[in-house]
Amino acid sequence: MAKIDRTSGVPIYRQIKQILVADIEASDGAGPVMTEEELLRRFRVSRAPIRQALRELSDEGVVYRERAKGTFPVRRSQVKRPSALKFGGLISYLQDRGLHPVTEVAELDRSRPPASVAASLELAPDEDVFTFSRQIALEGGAPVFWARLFIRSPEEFRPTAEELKQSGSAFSLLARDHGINITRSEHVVWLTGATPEESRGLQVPEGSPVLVVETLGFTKDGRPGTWRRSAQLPDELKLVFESNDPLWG
Amino acid sequence: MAKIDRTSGVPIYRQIKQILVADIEASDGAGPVMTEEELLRRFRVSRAPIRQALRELSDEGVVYRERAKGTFPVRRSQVKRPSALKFGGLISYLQDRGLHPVTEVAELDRSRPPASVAASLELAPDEDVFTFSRQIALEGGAPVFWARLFIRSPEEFRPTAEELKQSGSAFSLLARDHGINITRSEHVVWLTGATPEESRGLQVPEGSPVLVVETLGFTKDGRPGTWRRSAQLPDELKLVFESNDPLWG
DNA sequence: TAGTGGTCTAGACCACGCC
DNA sequence: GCGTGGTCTAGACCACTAT
Repeated sequence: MAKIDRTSGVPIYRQIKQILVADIEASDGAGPVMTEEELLRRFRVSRAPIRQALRELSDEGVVYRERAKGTFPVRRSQVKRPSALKFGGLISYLQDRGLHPVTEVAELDRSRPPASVAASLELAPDEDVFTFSRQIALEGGAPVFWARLFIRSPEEFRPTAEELKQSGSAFSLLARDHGINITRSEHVVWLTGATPEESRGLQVPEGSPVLVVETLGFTKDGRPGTWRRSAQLPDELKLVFESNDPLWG
Repeated sequence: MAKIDRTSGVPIYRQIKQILVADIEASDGAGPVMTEEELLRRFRVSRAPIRQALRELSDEGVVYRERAKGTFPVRRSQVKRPSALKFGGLISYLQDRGLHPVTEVAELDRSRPPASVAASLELAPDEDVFTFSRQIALEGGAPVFWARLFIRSPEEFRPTAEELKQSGSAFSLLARDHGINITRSEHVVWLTGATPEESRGLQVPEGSPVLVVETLGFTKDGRPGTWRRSAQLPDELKLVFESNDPLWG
């Protein structure tokens, strides 16, 4: 597959992206310098799909482009970059380390959340939300992770504990049943003492040091859709994320 | 400024972006639906700059686009979204809260880092790096933040403590003097006990719970350029970041 | 001066969502 | 059907970098 198929229905720029990624992976190390001119001749297409392919590869961090110089592959380490830990990802993360995590969901309800949460979710005065808690524990051992979620959703959204456990995600149910997707989220991370609720969920004394992550999730139109607060024990789990900011220090 | 100036040298799509952002902010709330067709007529330009403007606004999360529907403004809360805390940002963050942080840099050196760091930075066997530590304390009070940095850099890069304090950032010096920029970074966050070094820097007992952030910074070509580990005390500081992943849980 | 990516024009056809 | 954004063509001129 180093040729463009114009009958496949797959956009040309996607085919080009795929070919270029394969090229870069094959070259392995001192990658090729590409120019638009060269790619125009090679694929015999106009400049638009070439530029769209290169722009997307640049956005994805596969290549970088410098005006008047060229387009160069970004050197990547061999190690897989883990993205931010998800609930689902959390379980496979633990499994990959030979552990046997067990997840439990409880306290399912539709109700009015605490005022601070209602404010964050910009709820109408009479609006209620779906809420539940999720605990992740090592098999036969102590819990390592506990979270409470509030999900703004239609009245009919009332999944069962079994559905939540099986799907691994309330949000995938929300997307499947109501076409509501969370596309962006804001996370605040800090170190503090476990609340009473968290101390019960994690089976540690109240005030024990826990890593707290508060996440507000937004739908594509920018409305807040979910609020989540998770707490985890020291050393058990690491949170990984990436940024494209210039670095300071 | 609601007209395109073709003589200004500012690209048309940038002028369009600016106008559209102003439109959205002015509309405040139930924002306008834009279509490419309408913008073509309004600005009397071809489709390329229109699409580039809308694509960038979409990437920036200002609008979202739906095929066959239109382009809609993303509703934003009034609250400022703090981006990931930077060292420089950390100081203004504390100042904004009426505190008076003092930053100290120490232990400046060019040397060979520990093996694990050398491996992360993919150093040559004989390569050394610039290293130093930075402490942030409240005025007359205890430190709240301590970090150690290792910066891959030319032999000549040997800033003084004063330069580091004044610029607020070793990376801005590296960019200014050697044109080396950190464009992407990977962060790992977890809760653990303070190392001996950190316990001295933070003036707490060894093993006290601290929030640790390990950051690896990369240059545009994908080579690791900096390694940083910071530790901070409970409740003092919060780390904020944003992601565009679909949310799980 | 030659070659690069950045920007723009003026068209065209298509897939998809809504009515 | 009709209007939307998605994709593509075939040109053009420019700013910037390296030589």
